[in-house]
Amino acid sequence: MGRKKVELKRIEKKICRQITFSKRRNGLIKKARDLSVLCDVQLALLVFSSTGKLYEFSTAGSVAKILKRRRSHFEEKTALSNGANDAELYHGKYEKKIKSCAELLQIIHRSFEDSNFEELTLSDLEQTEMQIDAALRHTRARKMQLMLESMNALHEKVETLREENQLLQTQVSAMNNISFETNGMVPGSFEPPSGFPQEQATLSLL
Amino acid sequence: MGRKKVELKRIEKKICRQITFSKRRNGLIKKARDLSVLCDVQLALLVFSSTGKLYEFSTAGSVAKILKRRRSHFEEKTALSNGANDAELYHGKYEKKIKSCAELLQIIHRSFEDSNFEELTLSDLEQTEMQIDAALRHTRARKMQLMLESMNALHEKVETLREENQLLQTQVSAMNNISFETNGMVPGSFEPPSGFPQEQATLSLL
DNA sequence: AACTATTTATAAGA
DNA sequence: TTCTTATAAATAGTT
Repeated sequence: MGRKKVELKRIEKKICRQITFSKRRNGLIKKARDLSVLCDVQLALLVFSSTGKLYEFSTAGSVAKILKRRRSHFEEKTALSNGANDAELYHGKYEKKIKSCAELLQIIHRSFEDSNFEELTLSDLEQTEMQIDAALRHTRARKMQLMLESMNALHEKVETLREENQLLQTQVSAMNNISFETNGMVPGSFEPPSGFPQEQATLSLL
Repeated sequence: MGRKKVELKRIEKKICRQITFSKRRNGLIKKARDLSVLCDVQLALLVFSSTGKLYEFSTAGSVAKILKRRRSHFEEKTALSNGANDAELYHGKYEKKIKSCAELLQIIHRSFEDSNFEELTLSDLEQTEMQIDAALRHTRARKMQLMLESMNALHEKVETLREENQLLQTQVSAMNNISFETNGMVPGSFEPPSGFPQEQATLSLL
């Protein structure tokens, strides 16, 4: 639509290209605005010029609003497609998926190996994040469980040893007493130092 | 550009509106593509129809790429204005800020109490997230430290008790032997021991 | 979806 | 940049 038909290829002359860009950019924005008004739609237009300058247009007050709506749009879609609500997501759905350590590491590995993060959608990444987060919680929970089990075992062992100890000490005391009664009187030599009960008390404080 | 000029206002008849939307949407996308080719620019177009359907177009392979470029574009701008780099943010800047538990809780509390999350900027929230994350790591690290200390203490106690036990057992054995030598023959029960010297030596090891 | 009278956008020139 | 204008392109109403 001009004095002559233009070929659909990059305009080589920089000046001409810039002039055309300016004109057509305005035209595009006008058409976008018309579409928005006539058809009652919301839209956003983002243009990066060849010099890196950003031109934005939106009929929703701000481009951010459209982008936010886009995000909710995809969230809604994924919510509908997998039928899971937040509660389900946090109550084991992902935990159940992760069966073994190997499986878990595979998931993580895949996430990074593909190195096509750029092409993943927001919701893909959201899901990956949740899976990794679930794995992290799972690992942490298992770690805690093992530590607590280990501590309980240690406490039990301490209790057992203490009881055994007490039994032995009672035995030793009893032996000394009998020895004393039998021999009537024994010079200091090696005597069941009466300090045994005391010692016993102190040891049990450990 | 049609049989008659149209008023720039919402088309009331639903059918007409939908037809016009379809035609003009395609027209807009064609113009966007032409602009992209002729002027060597990258662009994205997002349209939400009045029925909530999303139509996207991008000349960069995916809308995501344009959105990513947009993000870098703004990051570049803010990076130039605040002068802080990533390294600074991650190397203790936030950790240093958190001195006490009380301070930490205050930070968290403030974050939620204000309940004006809506009005906070992205970078405010980024900072809050980092602070909370740092606090979480700090708390977790301290928890681990305390648990490990507790386990070490338990291990030591077990060792001590074991040694003591062994000592007492030796003592009991010794007493039984002496009793045997002295009294000729005594039924197993508990006998006046004489392994005292031995016992004394062993006890001093504690 | 195709047609076509008309409007609209714009290329080239000033 | 802005205006002009010949011409290409888009599209409203119709079939």
